[in-house]
Amino acid sequence: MQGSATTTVYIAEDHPVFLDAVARAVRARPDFELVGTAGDGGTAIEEIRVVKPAVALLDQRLPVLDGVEVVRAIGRDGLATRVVMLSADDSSSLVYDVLKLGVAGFLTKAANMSDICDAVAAVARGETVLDPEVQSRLVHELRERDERPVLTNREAEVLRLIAEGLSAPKIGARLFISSSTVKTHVKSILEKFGVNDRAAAVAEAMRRGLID
Amino acid sequence: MQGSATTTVYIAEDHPVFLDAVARAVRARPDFELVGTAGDGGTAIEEIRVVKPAVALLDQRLPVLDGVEVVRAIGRDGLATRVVMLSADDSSSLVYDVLKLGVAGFLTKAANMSDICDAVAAVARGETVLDPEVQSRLVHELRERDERPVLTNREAEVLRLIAEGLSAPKIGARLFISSSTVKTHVKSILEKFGVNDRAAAVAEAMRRGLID
DNA sequence: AGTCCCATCACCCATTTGCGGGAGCACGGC
DNA sequence: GCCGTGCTCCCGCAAATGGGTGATGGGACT
Repeated sequence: MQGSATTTVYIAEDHPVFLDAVARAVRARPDFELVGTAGDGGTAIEEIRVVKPAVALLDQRLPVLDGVEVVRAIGRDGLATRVVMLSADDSSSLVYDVLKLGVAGFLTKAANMSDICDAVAAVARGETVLDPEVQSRLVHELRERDERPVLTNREAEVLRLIAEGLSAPKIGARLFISSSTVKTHVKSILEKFGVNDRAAAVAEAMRRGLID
Repeated sequence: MQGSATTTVYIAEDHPVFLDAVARAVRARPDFELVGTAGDGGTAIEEIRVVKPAVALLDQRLPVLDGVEVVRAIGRDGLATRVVMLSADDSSSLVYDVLKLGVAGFLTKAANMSDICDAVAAVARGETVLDPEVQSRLVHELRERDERPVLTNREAEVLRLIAEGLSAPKIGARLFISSSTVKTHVKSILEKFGVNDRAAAVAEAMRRGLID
């Protein structure tokens, strides 16, 4: 840990212009110390391991190693570095997954400089910062997650039969529906679980306790 | 059923000398009645079907019909005859299979006459007798059966990747082997688990705690 | 020296999967 | 009344699966 006066900051960002701007802003703050920058995730995690910054400002999408992967690596290594993630596109349902990994801040690139700096400072103090837009997206996701029983009754039935090793036609025969319909249900299941395979779906289902 | 006083015994043994010696010992016991002998399995099962002895003393290896086959035939016919099997060679993992068929006694030919007669008497009383050597071999077999990690290292690796939703080609790429080989491993896994489907294999693996 | 198991690879072939669509019907809430 | 959601069904197509058979080399155990 550094003294309470200065917060060491590391930045990983593949857009040179953006990187430069942020770096400049960080350097301008008397209470921050920029200890390194990188244009890709691979370099980032290597250097972070060495310099152990208090806060890492990571772009979500990075060459070589994804921002998410960098966060994962930081967690694996047990580093004390806290992460603020920058997301360009308000992409998908990644927020939830990233927060599970322990990210302390999540901003979109719609944020301006002072927002970013404030976030870094807040995170350094131990707070968690979520971009308002991100936050609303999160509550939306969370509500979806446990409000809806994830799978419909029919899907759950199909899933159970899949785990028993039945093919689509067999499942159809068992449930008195056509195999086309079974395939539709399977499609929904795969989509909802974010997998692309019956086997992976079964694994996920058992982890979630939906089977067994 | 005969009276409780005498136990009817049938002997099938292809070594004339051994047969003669055992027959003599059985005849010498007042509580036994020798109701027939045979030098091959075919004759043995035919006669056993007719005379219905209380106990059949069978050599494991017999001409025409194997001792094991004779036991199987006795079981198929629903005869009450209880079997004591004599094994010359401490052969393979036959003990387990034979016991599954309902053999009541299993001795090696290292047993002496009184051992054999005691075994016959015990079996007639409804007990089960295992030669100490046979018994140790059995526990060895049993231990092997569930101590052996069911799956080989390679198979376990493949299985884990299957649970992650990877296809055979992808798994091959990950493990630096051809997809043909992956398919072979998958085939082994399905066979060992008694399923016919990757999805079912994953379910089974998670139930057994091999994954997760 | 012979046998068994493991890992590797190949080829064929019918069936199944996964993915891309599109489409109708019923129910319930805003 | 409209919209979302669940359940049902269809077509087509490239890719993967599962089953069968067969072969080779390296270790281990006997």
